[in-house]
Amino acid sequence: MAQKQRTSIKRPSSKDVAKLAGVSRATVSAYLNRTRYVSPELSEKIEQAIQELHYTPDPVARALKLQDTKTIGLIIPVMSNFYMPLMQVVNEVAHQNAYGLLLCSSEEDPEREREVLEIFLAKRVSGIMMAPCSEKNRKLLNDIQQKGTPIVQVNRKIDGLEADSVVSHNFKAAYTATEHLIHKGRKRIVFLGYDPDSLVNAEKKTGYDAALADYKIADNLTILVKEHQREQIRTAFRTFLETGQSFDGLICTTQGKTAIGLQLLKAYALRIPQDVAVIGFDDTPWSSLLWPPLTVISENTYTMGEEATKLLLKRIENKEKIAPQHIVLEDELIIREST
Amino acid sequence: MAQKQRTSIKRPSSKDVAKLAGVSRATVSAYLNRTRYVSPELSEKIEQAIQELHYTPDPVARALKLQDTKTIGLIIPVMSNFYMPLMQVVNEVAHQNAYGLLLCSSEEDPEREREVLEIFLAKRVSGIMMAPCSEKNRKLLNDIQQKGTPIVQVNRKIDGLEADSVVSHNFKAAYTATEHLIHKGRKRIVFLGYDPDSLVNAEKKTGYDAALADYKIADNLTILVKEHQREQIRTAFRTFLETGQSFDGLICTTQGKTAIGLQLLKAYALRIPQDVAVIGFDDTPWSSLLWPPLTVISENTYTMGEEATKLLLKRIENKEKIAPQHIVLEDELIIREST
DNA sequence: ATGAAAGCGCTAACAG
DNA sequence: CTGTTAGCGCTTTCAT
Repeated sequence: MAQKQRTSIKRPSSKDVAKLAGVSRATVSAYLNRTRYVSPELSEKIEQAIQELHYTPDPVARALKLQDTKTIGLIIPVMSNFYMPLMQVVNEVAHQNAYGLLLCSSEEDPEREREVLEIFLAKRVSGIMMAPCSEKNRKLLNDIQQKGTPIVQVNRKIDGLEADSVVSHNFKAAYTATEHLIHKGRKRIVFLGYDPDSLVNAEKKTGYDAALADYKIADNLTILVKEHQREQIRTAFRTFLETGQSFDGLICTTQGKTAIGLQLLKAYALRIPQDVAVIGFDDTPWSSLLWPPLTVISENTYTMGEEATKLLLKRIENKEKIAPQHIVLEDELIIREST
Repeated sequence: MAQKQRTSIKRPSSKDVAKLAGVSRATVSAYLNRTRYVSPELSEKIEQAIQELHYTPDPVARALKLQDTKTIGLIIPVMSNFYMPLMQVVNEVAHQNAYGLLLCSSEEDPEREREVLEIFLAKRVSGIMMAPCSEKNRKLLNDIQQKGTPIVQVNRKIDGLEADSVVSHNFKAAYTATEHLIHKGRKRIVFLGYDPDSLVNAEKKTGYDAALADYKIADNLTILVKEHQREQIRTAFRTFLETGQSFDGLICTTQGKTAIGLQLLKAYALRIPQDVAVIGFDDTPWSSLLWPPLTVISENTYTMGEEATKLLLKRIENKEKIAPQHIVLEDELIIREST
């Protein structure tokens, strides 16, 4: 009764093929998976039967037997445009290699992340690609790998975790951004905004701090805010603006923050770059069309995803354990007129 | 050997639970699914056993038996930011209702769309949400529904197909856009760009044509181009610009085209809106930050996804067939300084 | 009210 | 070389 109501004839099984071809199901399986020799004559017959019945192996049954669904599970912390290029490649490469793509966001919540991991595991994904939202699931991730499901971290990584990772050099990127502003003569640079719980963001913050220190700038104007809460970012920055503290530089660490930052600057009639020079993270098609055209740190999310997917697929196919690889991509400073 | 290498003890099955609780697997199943009465005493014992073993039912096995994976399959024509809000809701609502999300893009290719549909079907998704890329798979889609897998179309719909749909009123939107430009005194309005194979795009084109006709404007400046080819759009528009045809209005039918259109206008030193008034589709956080701030038709993709997901879930749960629902959302004209 | 047993469609030992 | 059989973990008649 819970069985799905299917009006038509149900799909053929390997049994049907076997019967029609006059062989055993084992041989059909062998033929399909090239798992042992099958004589040309039988192969021929089987092939015909398959064609005739329009047979396709049932992936669910196969999954039950093999404990693997040929699916890669992708966990991103939040559904934002930033991850689109990533999803694009993962989807494409996965599809090309006959893998499916199971997607879920953790909403920056470690508890939910754990839940999703467990669901993915239960669903027998072949491997997991994820941008971890904290260090909290370190142990779980380790266990998962140990038990044989490869994990590759992308964009964010948990320090010391024995799992592949491909990330941007966030420290350097933020350092470069800050330095660039300093070179432009800015001394009161605000960092919008710092989320101590976020892995990438913390790195960026460190880069910012380091640059400030290296150039002997004492004023550390860090605006603290939970990264993923749109309205909270707005409020935090507005609050800062209301205090009337003077500043002449602004670093926005994500696309979302950049948009909000620019909107508020505009609302407060602050001129860019005369009053405040601004630099954002992530280059988008809009960056050069803004007024003024925005200086950015461009992260190559596409390449990130590409490397990560290749790595993951390699892990899935070659079960032998080799030391985790850690790829770090350099970001690019694109100077436009906002600084 | 193909079996996954799992160093640790394998996960407990309902059999283990049954044994530990001193009952039969049937009872365990009954307890879990509330599918028949189970005495409080046994329930108690079973619950304890479950806790003790950390048992979770195996979704794959369940899927094999039930022919359903509690997963919704999402097919989008292309991985673009436009679909992000959609994915956001689908993911969220699906997750809340304990459904997984399987994602794949059709790359605007009907053949690939067919392939993906077949894969999803084989994988026993509970339902399919899709933005069809052409009318080509009409028959297949019909069959799929007939056989019991609900489909809801989103953003794009195949005319006359017996499947739910929730889309924007593209005709009206384009009409409004064109009319707005006309009211601004523009007479030579270019439509960038027309892809006859694209379902939405064709509707937009019709709206544009209709407005032109209603206002007795003879010059139909339609730039033909395959919608999803980034470089082709650029080339097509550049070619148009090179011809030196005069024009004073520009309608860009997608985010991507808007970005490219603006970039080229800038490159050709055409002033907005003095030389040419431009209106784009889709409001983004950047729209108001561009120079000049961009007039747009804002489509509420989020709501679209929300309605679609609700509809799909309803179809999945209530197996009785009711007539397909067709929801059409009104778009909003947001006037800024580019027109 | 519960248990025993069959079966979803597949693969992989084990025989022959 | 190929067939027979068991079993992956679950649900569901059918019996009791």
